[in-house]
Amino acid sequence: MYICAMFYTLSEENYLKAIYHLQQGTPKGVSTNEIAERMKTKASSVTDMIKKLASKGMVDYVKYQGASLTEAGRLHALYVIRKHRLWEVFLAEKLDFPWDQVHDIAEQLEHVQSPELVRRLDAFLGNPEFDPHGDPIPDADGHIKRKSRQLLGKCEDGQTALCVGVKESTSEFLRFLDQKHITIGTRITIQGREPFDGSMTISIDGQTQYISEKIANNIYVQSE
Amino acid sequence: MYICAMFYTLSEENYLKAIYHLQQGTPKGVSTNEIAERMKTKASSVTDMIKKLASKGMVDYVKYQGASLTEAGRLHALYVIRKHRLWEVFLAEKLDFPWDQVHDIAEQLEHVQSPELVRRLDAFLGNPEFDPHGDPIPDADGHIKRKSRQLLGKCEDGQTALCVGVKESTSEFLRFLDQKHITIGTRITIQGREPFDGSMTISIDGQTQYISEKIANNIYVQSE
DNA sequence: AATTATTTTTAGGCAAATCTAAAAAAATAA
DNA sequence: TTATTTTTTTAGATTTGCCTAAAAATAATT
Repeated sequence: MYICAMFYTLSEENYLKAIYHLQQGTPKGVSTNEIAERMKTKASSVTDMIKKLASKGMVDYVKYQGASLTEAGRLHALYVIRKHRLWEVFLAEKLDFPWDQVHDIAEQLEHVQSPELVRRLDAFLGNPEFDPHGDPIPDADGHIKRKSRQLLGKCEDGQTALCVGVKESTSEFLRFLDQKHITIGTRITIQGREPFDGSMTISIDGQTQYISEKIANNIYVQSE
Repeated sequence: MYICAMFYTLSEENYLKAIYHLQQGTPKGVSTNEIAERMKTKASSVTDMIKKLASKGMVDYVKYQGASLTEAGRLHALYVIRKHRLWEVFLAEKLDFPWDQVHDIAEQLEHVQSPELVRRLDAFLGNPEFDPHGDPIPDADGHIKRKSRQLLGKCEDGQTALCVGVKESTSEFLRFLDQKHITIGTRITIQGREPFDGSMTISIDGQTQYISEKIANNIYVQSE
């Protein structure tokens, strides 16, 4: 449960989110520079903010050793991510926004403060489990349901798999996928692979397509 | 049309809105103190902000003579009000929020920057003309459709009228109205009035109720 | 191990939006 | 008209989040 009665600024919330995402997959603390790069700010600003968050008990911080979220910080980050992804679903499903446009607007909406709004929005959307990019939506208690999925690039030749998400979700990449008619739910069959550059030949609805290794390594699929 | 490509801070937008509302009904400029009271801030802060808005061409300002919106300022104020009221409709009609809770949340949502979002939200809601308190929603060009309406307190005895809005829209007042089963669309018949304190006897669905003059002067009706 | 390079932190400043206290202008009253 | 009160503005300070430049700590090389 997100029990924090505390008040968070927009900036604090964005830092918590950034640290959360950077921390995924590493048990260690996140470095100042990593955060600075993700937040498009300077390392000195990051040091300032980390100290502030540490004093509020949101991160553990030891000088020169980076920061890592405390349980309170992790829960609040998940809460912001929950709001972000719920708004993305709203924008895509109710307002028919294309999936490459929902992120930036959700980036603003996620900071609206009203627990009741989140509850009602969640119910209005039918308690969705995934956002328009296939990322899981943390539930009201901060639990994430992780789908077992793998990168298209890691699949075997001849395999048929269902697109369930994207790794990279920049507007450019998503619009490229639109062009190739690849989206969440698309059934993809791997026909073969070029050993030289790792590019793949795939087929979608019987149509043959060629995609680079980089593309394949940014598409999550579930084998059928 | 809201053509402003300029960037407005949250604070600037709130000042524009405040000046817009205070300017209603008076052709003159709005005084520094009036703004300070409405914004719950100090007069010196208002002076600073007015100067800033004047330098951006949003208000006309002459020292010691208050401020008034320029056409650009008026249009932007109307745009913020449009967003506010559209979000209120969303909260009330789609998320089933009670009408006394929509204002505070809309106060946050109104600052989200995305013209496309406003367009789509408007369409999603079916291009509503009034918000949950009966206030008109400016259209995409900043035009307001004003309903002819009058205060319940100004009606004649024996008249039957339809509640179409509220003047005051604080949570307290709205919850009081809920208790009396008065809401937008309620048919009210004025049975009589107490000369001593101006309180009224009214009937709703055959049920007799007593309301004070102050209450009656905060309910807008349309005679049938 | 000593030197070089990189990362992180400190120190000092800036802009936005606010505040208090004092000065100036305008409005009101005697 | 002069004195008093109120309103408005200025001046100077504060907080948040950011910046640059320099110092300190850590990591990488030779």
